[in-house]
Amino acid sequence: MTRSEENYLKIIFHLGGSNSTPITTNAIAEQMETKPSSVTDMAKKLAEKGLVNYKKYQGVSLTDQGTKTALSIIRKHRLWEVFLVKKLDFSWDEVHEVAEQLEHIKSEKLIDKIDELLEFPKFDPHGDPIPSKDGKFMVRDKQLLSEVAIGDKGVCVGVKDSSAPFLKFLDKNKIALGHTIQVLEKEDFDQSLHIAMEGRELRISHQIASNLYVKKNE
Amino acid sequence: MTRSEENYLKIIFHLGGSNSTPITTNAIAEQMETKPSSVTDMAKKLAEKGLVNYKKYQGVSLTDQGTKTALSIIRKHRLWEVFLVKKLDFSWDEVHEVAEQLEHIKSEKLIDKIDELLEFPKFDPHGDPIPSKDGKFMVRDKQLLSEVAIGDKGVCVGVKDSSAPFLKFLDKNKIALGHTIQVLEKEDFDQSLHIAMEGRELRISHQIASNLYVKKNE
DNA sequence: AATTAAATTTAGACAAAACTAAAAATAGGT
DNA sequence: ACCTATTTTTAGTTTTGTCTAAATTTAATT
Ligand SMILES: [Mn+2]
Ligand SMILES: [Mn+2]
Ligand SMILES: [Mn+2]
Ligand SMILES: [Mn+2]
Repeated sequence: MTRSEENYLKIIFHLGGSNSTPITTNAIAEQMETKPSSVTDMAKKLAEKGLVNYKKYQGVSLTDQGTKTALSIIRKHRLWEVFLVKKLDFSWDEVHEVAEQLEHIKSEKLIDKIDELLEFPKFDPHGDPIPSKDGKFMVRDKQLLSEVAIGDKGVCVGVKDSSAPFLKFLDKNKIALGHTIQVLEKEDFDQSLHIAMEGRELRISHQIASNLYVKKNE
Repeated sequence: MTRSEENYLKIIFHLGGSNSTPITTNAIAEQMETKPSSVTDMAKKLAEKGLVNYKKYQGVSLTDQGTKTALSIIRKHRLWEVFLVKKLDFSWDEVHEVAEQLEHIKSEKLIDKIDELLEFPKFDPHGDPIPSKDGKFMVRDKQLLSEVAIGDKGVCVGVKDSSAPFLKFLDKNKIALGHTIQVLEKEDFDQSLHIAMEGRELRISHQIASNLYVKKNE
């Protein structure tokens, strides 16, 4: 498995290409920051290796083997992110870039030992689940803050957009995973929310609310 | 800097190509497990970038910039080796292969934090010195056990051959860095040594003795 | 000094992963 | 059903790092 092949599999998985849902050439090209013609070439190569299903003009989906491989890369990526935050004091907006490199290190023992050192975390710093060695992971029932009804409370458990600018914005406004949020009011005009959190009240835009996941309290 | 360029610089350094000592094409090819013609190609490219001095048929040596780069790769390699041993319980014969990959991860912050986590170690698990950020490192006055005079004592501080088979042999015979060794007798016939170490006596071949570094006691 | 052996470089080719430009297939709108 | 816009594929290049085979230079030996 080359680094490039691994990145393609990971991206196809993230675009939903597991469960034999076909993903378009253009969608993959956009995520890979490459050209559609390059995606076609790689689709053929991965199909040759039995990692994806590919029929001309019909898009690409992962085989079981391809899904398994994608999950093992994602497992490594997220474990390294946890490592960087918990053991090396990186902030959650700095880890993704480095994890993009570390995820390609080939050593089963290494990642198992990292997992052990971190005491087998189930979620990464952005709230995304960490697949186990055999490719299983928790699906947390969560919803976007923008879809929570007025008056309801929830715990912030993840971000949808994990870009550095968004994460830095959250830091600046002291919004962090684990905080409890109550929706006080929704502004009809611009969909902004008035929320209560950790003993203070603040107003956040729809754009922010639709990139924050909360787990509703029972 | 590509991974391949980094590996070439590291190998030229290890062959003594710092201090403007020219290293032959063949020697580099052998270490890189590649063909001499490939080395010539790379020599041109590295010369183009100002990392090596290269004149046709005259061998290759590192420039100051090339030496600096080589030392930063070696620094990363050795720090990762310490990390693997101290934090993840790898044995000293398992770390080299993984460090060969980790040494190419590009993040200044990452390696500085690893350095800090390890409390700024000065030597790697094989007794090799770890260069500082500015490329300085300790030169320990050590000598091969095979060159120690009869009756003299020394502390085992490093290995010359750090291949897995040799390291495993040392483990099996409970020879480890930090142990004090006294040479009791040298066998004229096969140059084997009779030594005392940690309260027991044993006989070791010349081949072993000439791959173990000791620091003589004053 | 001439010959031979060894080391090194050149020339041409290849695989991986990307690109551009052109051709082909699909999907939408009338 | 036809035309058009979009998507996708093909064909032909490029770059990086390698290779083989042939040519050249250097070193060693007579
Ligand atoms: Mn990647
Ligand atoms: Mn993440
Ligand atoms: Mn390397
Ligand atoms: Mn070492």
